[in-house]
Amino acid sequence: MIILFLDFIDQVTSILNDAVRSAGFEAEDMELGPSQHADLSSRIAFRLASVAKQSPKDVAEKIAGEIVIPKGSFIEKVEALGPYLNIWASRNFIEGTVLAIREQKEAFGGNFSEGRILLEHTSANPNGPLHVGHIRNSIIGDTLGRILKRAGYDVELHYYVNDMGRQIAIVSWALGHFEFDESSKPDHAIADVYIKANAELNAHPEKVAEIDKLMQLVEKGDAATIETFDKAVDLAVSGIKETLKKMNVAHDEFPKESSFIRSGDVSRIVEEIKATGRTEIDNGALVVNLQDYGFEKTLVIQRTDGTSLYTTRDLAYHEWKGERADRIIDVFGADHKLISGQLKATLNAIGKKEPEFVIFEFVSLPEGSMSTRSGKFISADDLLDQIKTQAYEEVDKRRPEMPDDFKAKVAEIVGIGAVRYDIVKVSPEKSTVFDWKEALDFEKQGGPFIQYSHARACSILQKARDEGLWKPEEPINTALLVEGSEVSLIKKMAMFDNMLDQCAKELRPHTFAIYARELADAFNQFYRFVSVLNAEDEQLRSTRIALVDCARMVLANTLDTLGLGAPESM
RNA sequence: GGGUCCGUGGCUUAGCCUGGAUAUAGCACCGGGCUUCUAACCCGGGGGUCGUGGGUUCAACUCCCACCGGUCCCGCCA
Repeated sequence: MIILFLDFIDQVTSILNDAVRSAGFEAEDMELGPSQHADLSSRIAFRLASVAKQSPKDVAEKIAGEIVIPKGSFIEKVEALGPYLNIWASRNFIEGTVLAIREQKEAFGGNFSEGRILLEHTSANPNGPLHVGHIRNSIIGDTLGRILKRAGYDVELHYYVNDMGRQIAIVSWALGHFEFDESSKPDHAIADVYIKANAELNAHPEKVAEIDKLMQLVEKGDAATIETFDKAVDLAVSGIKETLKKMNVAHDEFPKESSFIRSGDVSRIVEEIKATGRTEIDNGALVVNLQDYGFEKTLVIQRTDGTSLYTTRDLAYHEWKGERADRIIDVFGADHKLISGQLKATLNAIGKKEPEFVIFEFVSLPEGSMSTRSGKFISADDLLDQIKTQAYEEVDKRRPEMPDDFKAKVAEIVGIGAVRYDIVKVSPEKSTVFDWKEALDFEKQGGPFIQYSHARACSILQKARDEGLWKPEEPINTALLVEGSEVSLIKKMAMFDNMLDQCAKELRPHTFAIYARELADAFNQFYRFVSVLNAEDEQLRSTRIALVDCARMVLANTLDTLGLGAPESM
């Protein structure tokens, strides 16, 4: 298997290591990093300088003087510039990248990791439709899943369904008290009665007892109550699934909270926690002491009436997940920060596998935070509808001559792409405020920008095919690819594996979004500066066509990794 | 009150974990480019006390402390 950039880094590390030793120094880490001045740069001279009592500049020069580059290396040269050691890739690397892409096609740059990962994301309560805050979870989670899969992991995606919490009891109660609008999308109709029920409970607090009663019945396994809960949950989940599908988000499983009660896992895990001697009864409730983990307050795992809480069921769920996977990853909103820490600590206390968390900050509205209960939210369906309408106008403006079904299809792909890209490109620790104007703006360099460069590549290839200029069986001469924009494009493509690796390790999908934009940028510059079909001679033309085909594949892989469609024309 | 995350040109934003070379892009603004592979594009320009004040360091957007502003959380909700 050829893994280009990771190989390049390995070679640089090894060559640098030898040179450092030959120069009489000692170091573990070569302190490599990206640079605007070279393909890779090392800051190791700074570190060695203080130990060796020499100036960083002298150290860098001494190391550079000891560099030995073997024949056929991916490295062209290593140069000391002041205290820095700058490294450039060789023609061998550049041409090897093109050949590797041609050979491996869609598999290029992936499949270098292994292991089983269980990734949970979205898991919104089935008390209404997904709103623009929930889909930040979905998009981060789905993109992460795609990154991990492509990196080679065996990934199972879960949507954990809360089918027995207080909210669901309210929904179930609401279905018996308010009319359910059969004509609406079911998740929206559920939200409708849920909002009404909450208003009703606020106005008549004495009715809250009816909700408590329902929760106790469900926990005890009362068949009739369970059936009404299930009905409510299934309605909401069916609507949510439809929305997720529109966004190219798919889960493998939808495990339900109640299954962990019924299997007895919840009561068993409560006993396990009790056995640690950390529990006590506080005002009738069973609490766990996690002070030694840095949590001042205790964690309630059983109510006074003996029923379990979300956390209790989540403990059982995570225990189960830990038995099925090497790594457990959960994508949670910032409101779960404390509880997830407590969950992890408790699992540690009973010797279970601990999850890793990807936490993202909240999306709010200009007027304040969103709330399903009070009906203050913008649904994902609304956003997707509007973006599609807007995208249609944009296509119509640019390709007025095309048939309607073309415009509609492109509008769909571009609209979803714009939404997904906009959300995933922002680092998760940034809280955001939803803004319609911003969301519907197609002028900025977002998802459609990347899709456009893919369409441009396809367009060249289509024309080459139509005019009989593309002969895939003909040998190409990669030595001819020497234009600056060609080399930049190839180097960007070579980075694919490195980006995937880095994002998979750090669980930060937004950096992949940045890479995608840079790759599209590199292609657009190539497109502008280098003539493909009108190249000076036939061999150069065939070689450039091959390069465009490589770019097309890497762009398509990149778009797919982000969950964006790759239109051949737009 | 305790904790948490954020604060980078008019707006949005990368870099911060793992300190080092002129702080990354986009939008908006100004100027240029379609008889040649889709101008949802490309090229150039102006615009930044990296919230404030200390500290550590040869070196701080990056690490530490304090403060200011905003987010989220703080036992029987999820």
